[in-house]
Order: sequence, then structure tokens, then C-alpha cells
Amino acid sequence: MIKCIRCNHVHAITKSGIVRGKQRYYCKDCNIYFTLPDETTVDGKQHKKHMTTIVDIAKALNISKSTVSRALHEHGDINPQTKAAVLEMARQLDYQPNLLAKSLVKSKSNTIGIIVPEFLTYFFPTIIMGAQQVAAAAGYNVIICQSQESYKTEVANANVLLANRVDGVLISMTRETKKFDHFKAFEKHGIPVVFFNRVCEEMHTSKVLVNDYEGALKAVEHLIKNGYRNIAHIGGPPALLITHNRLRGYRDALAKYKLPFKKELVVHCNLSKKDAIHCAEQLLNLKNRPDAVFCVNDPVAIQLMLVAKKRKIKIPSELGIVGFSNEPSGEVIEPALTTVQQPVADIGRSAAGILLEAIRKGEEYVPEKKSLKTTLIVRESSKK
Amino acid sequence: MIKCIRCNHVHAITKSGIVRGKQRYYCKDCNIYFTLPDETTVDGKQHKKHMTTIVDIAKALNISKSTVSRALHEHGDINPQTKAAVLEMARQLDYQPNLLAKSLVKSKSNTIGIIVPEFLTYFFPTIIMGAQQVAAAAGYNVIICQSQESYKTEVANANVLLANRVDGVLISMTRETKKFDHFKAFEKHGIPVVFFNRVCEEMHTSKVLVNDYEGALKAVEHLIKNGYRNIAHIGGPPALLITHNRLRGYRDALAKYKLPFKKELVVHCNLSKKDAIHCAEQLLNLKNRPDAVFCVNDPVAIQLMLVAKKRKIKIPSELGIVGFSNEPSGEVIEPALTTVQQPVADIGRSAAGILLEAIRKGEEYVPEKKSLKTTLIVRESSKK
DNA sequence: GAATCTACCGCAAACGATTCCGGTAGGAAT
DNA sequence: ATTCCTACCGGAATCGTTTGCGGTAGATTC
Repeated sequence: MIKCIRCNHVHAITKSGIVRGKQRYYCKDCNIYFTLPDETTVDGKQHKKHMTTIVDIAKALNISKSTVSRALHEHGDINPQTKAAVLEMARQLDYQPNLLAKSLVKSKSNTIGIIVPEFLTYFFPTIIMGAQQVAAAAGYNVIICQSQESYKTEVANANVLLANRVDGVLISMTRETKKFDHFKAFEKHGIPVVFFNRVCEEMHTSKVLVNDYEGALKAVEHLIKNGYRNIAHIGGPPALLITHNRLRGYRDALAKYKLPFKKELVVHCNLSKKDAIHCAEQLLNLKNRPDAVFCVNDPVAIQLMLVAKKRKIKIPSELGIVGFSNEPSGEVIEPALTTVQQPVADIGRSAAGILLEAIRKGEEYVPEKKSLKTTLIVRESSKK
Repeated sequence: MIKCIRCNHVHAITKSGIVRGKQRYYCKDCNIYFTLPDETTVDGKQHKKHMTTIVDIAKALNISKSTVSRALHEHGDINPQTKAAVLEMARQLDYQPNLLAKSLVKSKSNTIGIIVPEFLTYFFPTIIMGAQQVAAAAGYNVIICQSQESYKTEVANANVLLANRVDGVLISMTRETKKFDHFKAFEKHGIPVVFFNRVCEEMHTSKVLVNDYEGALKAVEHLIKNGYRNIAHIGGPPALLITHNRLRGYRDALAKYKLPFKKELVVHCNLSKKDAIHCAEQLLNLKNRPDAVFCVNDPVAIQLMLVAKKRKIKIPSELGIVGFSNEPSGEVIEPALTTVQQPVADIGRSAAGILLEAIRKGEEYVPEKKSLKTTLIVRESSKK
């Protein structure tokens, strides 16, 4: 017979529906509804590998968890002996603080997010490594997202970071990003953002980039000084700022030495291998073939070199080539590639440093724009 | 005059010490201690950019937060209209669930950790990319740690991941790791671990690696078939399993073709550029100079090639070279480097896949060992 | 027309920390 | 002998969720 869980009576019990598969009863005397507890769970020492919490420590020491928490941190209101005992017990029980809980109450996750377009070249991994180094040193974790050059995934990435309540975000945009609401969402919630490399001009946040203009200028100037006169340029996608800055450097270098700017000597490449080859062929097919090319980056320069070699064009005597970014391959190819070196890891370090600063300062932080210096590395491919 | 906060009386108040910089009072009538509230905070509309929570939605709709939570998920006990209203309001208020809170109550962080020794070559970034792809597809975040080939940082990394309550861990060990307590800590708490590439033989967990033995065998066999007879090997650090397996492949290939194994033709390299050059010189200085070298990886092979070129040794006629790992540089160097391709991204994908499976299955998961196939990529450096 | 069922909804207890403040010995000052 | 102070400790609220289960209106059944 069914007994009421309160009065233990047997009369006055009526059924009252089935809820979630279990029969429910109603006791008229107590005016209470109830279902019978599952008794069949025999024992079920499932126990779920328990991680020790401050409550465990508190119980073991017969003190309150507030005291444990105080002992575990810098806090005045704690007896040194108590503190020592807590520390010792924490060690014994192998206590690992639950950062999730801590983050929740402090509303600070000690995590920063990074959104990069890709992950394949050595460029972004190196930046991430740099950023991760300074973040780790400050006790921050890093969540990395790849937008895969897709606006939609970039938006999804931003939401993931938002949901994870990151304290700050490092972003290098997709080449197709034209709306920025997903970035502005960070600002709205007071989450600082630092752009690097592919920056968003519309947003009033900190930015870290290399001095592309100056790098390009130096590169082209170097070609001119080496006697090249009909210098072409394979640029990047028009949507990117680096494309404009490097192109500007190219133009200004020509202007500086009173060389004419010829429209047909500038082509734009979407940075894929296939398109790089296409651009290379386009230039080499010109009636008035260029005697040197400044490329927007090393992979493009290398493809150009391969195409030129296939056509038996002598490098550097008939064609000088300068790349940008100093990828490892450029060092081993023959002739070795002259290139503009960017302080890649420094970009990550700088960006992360600025971001941490912004997190620390909160409201009164003022965005800054940092421009890192480039270095021209002269190798064989540009010595006429 | 000071009034008691309870009875509002003025008499019967005595001072009772200073606590945290503020005067404390005691009311004898009420037997109560109190400090005066800070009144000076004028207004303080600091407000901290609030993120909307389910409580906000609940209030706006005048329902309980449990209902909101149910509406936001698959749950039977919810009126479709209520659900629609909640969803709409969530959209309006731009609700982003707080994953930290969710993780706390579910004791599941939806985050996996990755520990890699470094981050500079294209190898680990590519693996991470692969792992991150499948993790992201399953709604998991990734926390990446670099041990920098140091045992101590590796231990610290493990603690960070533990503290962040990751649901699972992907590990490629340091070359100096000889104790495994920090890994066993994961097991102790029921956190699954999958090793990849540099695996830990002592632990009974899943492992993903490429079939180094078979790759090496194929590589050396290829050299033999191309007419090389005095084949040397630059191996990796003895502590790594890949070193042994590749060496074993080398030996067995020789044995298969009844070629003698000569101890002096095997040297071990710690994989640094400097040591690679040193090893290369050591081999090329031998009286009985090898006519081919199978190298433990491409960077080493490339250094060897550069040293050989410097000595005007003709490749591949006088010296055949085969690398391992198919790095981009090997493709552009001249002569192009024959190498053993590993399915790098697949390592990451496989490892992450296995890990997610382990997380899903929990207790009843049985570790597996996965061996991925390699492919020999024949280029110029090995055609006598 | 009383008993039962269906379909919801809300309350409150977790999860594991931090932190404000009240409480209380025991000694020092008056 | 009161008062006051110092040095601690504990209680309870809070962070934003999830979830078990009790509560209830209205329809259905006998």
C-alpha cells in the first residue's frame, strides 16, 4: 500500500496522473503531491571521479569554506596556522581550483580569444605562438578560432568567444568581411579588441601591424638601386589594407626615382597558388616584359620564380624578384629569395600585450595603433 | 549622532573596534554589531556592461527562469507559444548563454586541451588545425599549450588544463619527459587522454601515430632500388619512439636487400639546425662516404643538402637524399626533395575524433591505437 | 460529479568558488 | 570594571545555469 511521505498514512491517498513516466500520488490529509523515489538503484557507486573542492578541505579541517578560500589567497583575515593547515590539506587532497566557478563569480574568465583567417602558413601560427606566450605568462588561456576566410564562420567564431566570456579578443579579419556588427558586439559588452595584420578601419580599437608601406618602399627602392627599371608588382586582394599599403610603397618608390608608374605592370592576386601562377604568367607574357617584380608575399614570389625558371628566364639577371614575409622556403630556393622580413612573433606579442593592458585598465584605456618595423633581407634573387 | 540600524536608538551605542578601515558600532539594546554603509558613492552608474541572462528574459516575459531555460533547449514540458516568445525575446535582448555557468552545473566544459612541444614548424600547427576542425564541428573549444620541449612547463600545462576542467586532452610529449604523473592525473579524474605522434608507451590510453616504420622502409627501399648501396641514416633523438621506428625501417630495408648494416653510417640528431649540420658533416667526412642518406625529417635533410652543395657534392648522382614529413621547403629546393609524406592534418583529426568518442562513451570506452599510412613522394633528390 | 490525467509552470537546490559583514574571544586601554 | 580594539572565523548571498519535483488548471474518464 502507498504511504504518504509526510504523514505516513495509507488512507486519503489518491492517484494523480503520471508524470515523466512515474505514478504520482496525492494525500488529501497533507494536501501534498508526491512520486515514489526510485529504490531500484541498488547501490550505484558511480561516484563520478570527484575532484576535491574547497568544501572538501573545509570539512576535513572542520572549518568553513570561506576560511579555506581566504587561506588559499592573499588575505589578511587569516591565522597563519590555519593557513598552513589549509595549504597542507590542499596538497594532500590534491586540490585543483575550479577556474570555471571562479570565473563565474568574478565575471572574468582569464581567457582571451583569437580569430585568424587560417592556420596553414607559418605566419598566423607564429603570431599565435607569440600571443600565447605573453598571455600564458600573465595567467591567461587562449581560445583559437579559424574563420577560414569566411565571413559566416567569423561571425560564429565571435559568438563562441562571446559565449565563453573571454576577457579580450585578438582579430585578424577575413578578406571578405565588410560588416562589423559581430566585432562591435564585443565593444558593447566592454570586451576589448585588438586587431592585427588585417585590421578593421571602421572600429576605434587598438591595431597592430607592420609598416607595410615602408617595407614595400625599401624593397622597390632596393630593386631600383640594383639597376632594375621596369618593375612590376603582384599585389594582394584589393579588400585588404596590406594590399594598399604595399602598393603605395611600390608607387612612391617609383615616384621617388622618377620612374613611370605603368598600370599594366600591376596585377592583383587572391593569394592562392593557382592565381599566383596565373598572375606570374600574365606579367611574363607582356610585350614589354618587366625586368623585376615586387610580390605581395613570398609564396607568390616563389610561384613567380618557378614559372620564370620554367621559361628559362634567368634570375636575377633577366628578372629580379623580391617577396615579402620571409618564409622558410625563400631561404632554400635557388636563387635565394630577397624578401621583407616582418617581426611576426612580435606582432602576436605586441597585440597580446596591448590587449592585456586594455583588459587591466578597463574603461580608461585608450586605443593605440602600433606599427612594427620591417627589415629588408637581401639574398640572391635581386642582384642584377 | 549614531543611530542603531535596527532600533534607531541613539543611546546604548558603543564603539566596537575598527574593521577594514571602518568604525564599527554595537547596540546594547539590540545586541547587534554594525558598520555604517558607504554613503559617499553618490551615484556610481558604473553598471558594468551587463550581458543579458535568462533571468532578464524571464523578467521581461514575467515567467520563471526555469521556463526560459526549458524553452531554450529541447524539453517536453514547454508550451510552444511560450517557447516562441522566449526565443523572440532572447533575440531581442541579444542573449548569449553563459557557457561558464553551464559548464559549472553540468561539470562539462566542452573544451579539450592540447599539449604540444612547439609551434614553429608547420607540423604541429597543422595537426592542431585538424583537431580544432573536428572539435569545433562538435561544439568543443580548444585550449592550446606549448610545453616548449620542457618537462616542467609540460607539468604546468597539465595543471592549467586540469584547473580549466577540460573534458579531454590531446598530448604530444616533450622529448625529455620521463615521468608521467601529470598525465596520470587526468586518468584519475576520468578525463580521457589521446597521445599523438610522440606517444607515451607507459599509459594505457589511445594513441595516434603514423606508420613510421613502414614509411622509413619504403624510403630506404626506394633508395636501394635506385641503385644506392652505401646508405646512411640521420636519426632523431633516441628518447623518441619515431626515432626507433624509422631506424627499424631503415635496418629492415637494408636487411631485406641483404645490404650490411654499418654502425658508423647511423648518427643521431637532436633536430636543431645546428646539430643537423654537424651530423651532415660527420657523415660526409667519413672515409667511406655514403652515397645516400635517409633523414629523420625534412629540415634535417635540407641542412644536409645545403652542406653537400657547399662541398660541391652532386645531388642526386653522388648523394641521394630522402627526408620525412614533406615540408613545403622540400618542394622548392633544388633538387626537389624526395620525402615521406605523413597525413599531418589527419593525425589531428583522428586524434580529436577518438578523443570525442572517448568523452562521449565515458567509462566503457576502450583505448585504441591508430596507425596512419604514409606516402612516398619521389622527387629529384633520389634519382641516381 | 468525483477521480484521474495531461500539459504546463515555478520553486529551489545544486555546481564551486568569492566576498561582505556580522559575531566573538581575549587582550589593551581608560 | 567597563569600554574598546585586534584578529579571526562563519553565515549567507552571489555569479548564471540546469533540473528534479511539487503544484495546478482544465479536460477526460468512469
